[in-house]
Amino acid sequence: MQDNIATFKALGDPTRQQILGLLAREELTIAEVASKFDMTRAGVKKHMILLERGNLISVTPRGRERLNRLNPEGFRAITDWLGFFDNFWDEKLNALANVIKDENK
Amino acid sequence: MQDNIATFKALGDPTRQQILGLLAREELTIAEVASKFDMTRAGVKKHMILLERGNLISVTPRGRERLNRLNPEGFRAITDWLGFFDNFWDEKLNALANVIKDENK
DNA sequence: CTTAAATAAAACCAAATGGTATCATGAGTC
DNA sequence: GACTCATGATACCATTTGGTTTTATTTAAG
Repeated sequence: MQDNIATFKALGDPTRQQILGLLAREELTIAEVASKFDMTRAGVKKHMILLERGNLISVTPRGRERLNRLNPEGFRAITDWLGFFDNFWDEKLNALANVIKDENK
Repeated sequence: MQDNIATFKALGDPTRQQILGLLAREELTIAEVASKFDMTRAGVKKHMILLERGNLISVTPRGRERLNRLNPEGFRAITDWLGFFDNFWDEKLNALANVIKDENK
């Protein structure tokens, strides 16, 4: 799906970044996540949907509850995207180095 | 400022990602950027403001026009943020490796 | 100095977002 | 079967966003 737009969009919100921080320590149900915020379960749920849409979390049912955990896919999508620009900075630095070399020769 | 929220928010839009792609090849004025899109200059300008707010571009005046170029700061902000989770994946993989080792001993 | 070009700034509009409260559903427990 | 409990789904509200058009403001060129 390579929809890194949805991934970046999901990361552009402080609440969702905090949720990811929580899930980095342990898998949690929606109710457990909601208990850490001053927000309704329904409100948290909507954030979870956006995180899921960005492939930043995945959900697996366990009985009547659902466990949310981090999903590497979304993280990899933005790492990949960044790679393109890392390339760019390298070229810029090389170009700069060449200019300096030319000036000194 | 470390407002990576503004940076992620700026990246969560396809038009703005395309603008960054253009600026990776050459510095451009707003009018030049706008000429590549089916959009008003004013519309492009608003995107540029969001990109600037996320430290993804920087603007320097040259006569009556303004040159827009990529700014490494925003890119570094999200690379840094990703670092935390890279750490997380490493730990997960180590934990998994240990489980496998225990099962085989 | 007048005029044109590039940008900035403001008012406005439709659509998406972050949140709420309310109702429906599905799994465990008695 | 009846009853909770965790979740899902929906309708609704205020604010932000992506875009337009229109109106300044600054700089270059005659």
